[in-house]
Amino acid sequence: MAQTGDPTAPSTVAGDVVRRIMHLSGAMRHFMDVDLAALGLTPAVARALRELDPDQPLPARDLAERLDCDPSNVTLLVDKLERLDLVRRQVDPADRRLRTLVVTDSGRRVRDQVDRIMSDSRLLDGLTADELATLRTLLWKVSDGGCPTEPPLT
Amino acid sequence: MAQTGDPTAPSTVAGDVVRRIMHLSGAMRHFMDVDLAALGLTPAVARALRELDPDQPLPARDLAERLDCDPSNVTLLVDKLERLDLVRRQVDPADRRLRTLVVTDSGRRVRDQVDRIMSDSRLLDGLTADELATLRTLLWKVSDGGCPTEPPLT
DNA sequence: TATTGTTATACTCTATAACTATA
DNA sequence: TATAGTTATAGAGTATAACAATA
Repeated sequence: MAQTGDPTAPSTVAGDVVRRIMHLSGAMRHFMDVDLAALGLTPAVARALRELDPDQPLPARDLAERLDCDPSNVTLLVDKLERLDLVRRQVDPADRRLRTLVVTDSGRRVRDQVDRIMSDSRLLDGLTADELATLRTLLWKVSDGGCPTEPPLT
Repeated sequence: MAQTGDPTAPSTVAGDVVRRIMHLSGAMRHFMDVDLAALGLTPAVARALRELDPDQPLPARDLAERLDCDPSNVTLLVDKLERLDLVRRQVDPADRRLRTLVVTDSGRRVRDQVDRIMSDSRLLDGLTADELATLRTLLWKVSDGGCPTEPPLT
């Protein structure tokens, strides 16, 4: 249920890879959280802003889906984004139940910064361009399609 | 500060790798959390149990260091582990300020399960043995030494 | 006086359930 | 009656500050 291969073996290659990925992602998250905090954003608020499309206002419900969380959670996150003047709620005239989320001008600027912070690759600086490309290809093979970026070019 | 290369570029190979690693680790964590919950453990409590050495009781302070968190947090986590009968607090006779954390017999068994769950590699099943080995080598190059397992063999 | 651990408290993140407004 | 969003509430996770016991 939890491991490929002999369950009495203390370590497998796959298990080691899993542990390293979890470790590496934790270290990446640490750097991200520090930089986001310097921007005055908590991690959850930053992620919410990042999932919004500045060029196509989104109903709150769709944001909940993108964040894979409960709509009541989105209410609180958008409360904070609105207090920071990064997002405005706007009633949809076509269906007055819907509240579309509009990214403000300052929201656009902050969102760009969030995007850069959440792609921070300083921990990969030790890899050559070739190694980076190989890593990307391997990760692409593992990806379940939920990752929105394009397939590897090299 | 946040990205290698041209900051106006919408995407870099390194940035893409970072995003995929964060995405993959999130999916892995999701599976782990489900399996840990089936064991009756929250993620933080499971991580605390995992950091304990069943063969060498550890002062609470050292566990805080391993978890990179405040000692007050360890108090609460160990409260829960003790209530589950997985860990016992024991006063160190040599220095009565120290509370060493002893893993119980049932704690040992649960800890083994936690270890397996937190090495769950089902998401890597699509990779060949060669690809897995390559991935491991690349992750080893990136690791900062904080990961306790041995270097790649292949 | 310094250190270990605990308590009290607070903030973030998230979910469930009950509610309101709209369809 | 069904859906979108909000409110109230609760629990997990974590931190800071004040405190007790021990060194």
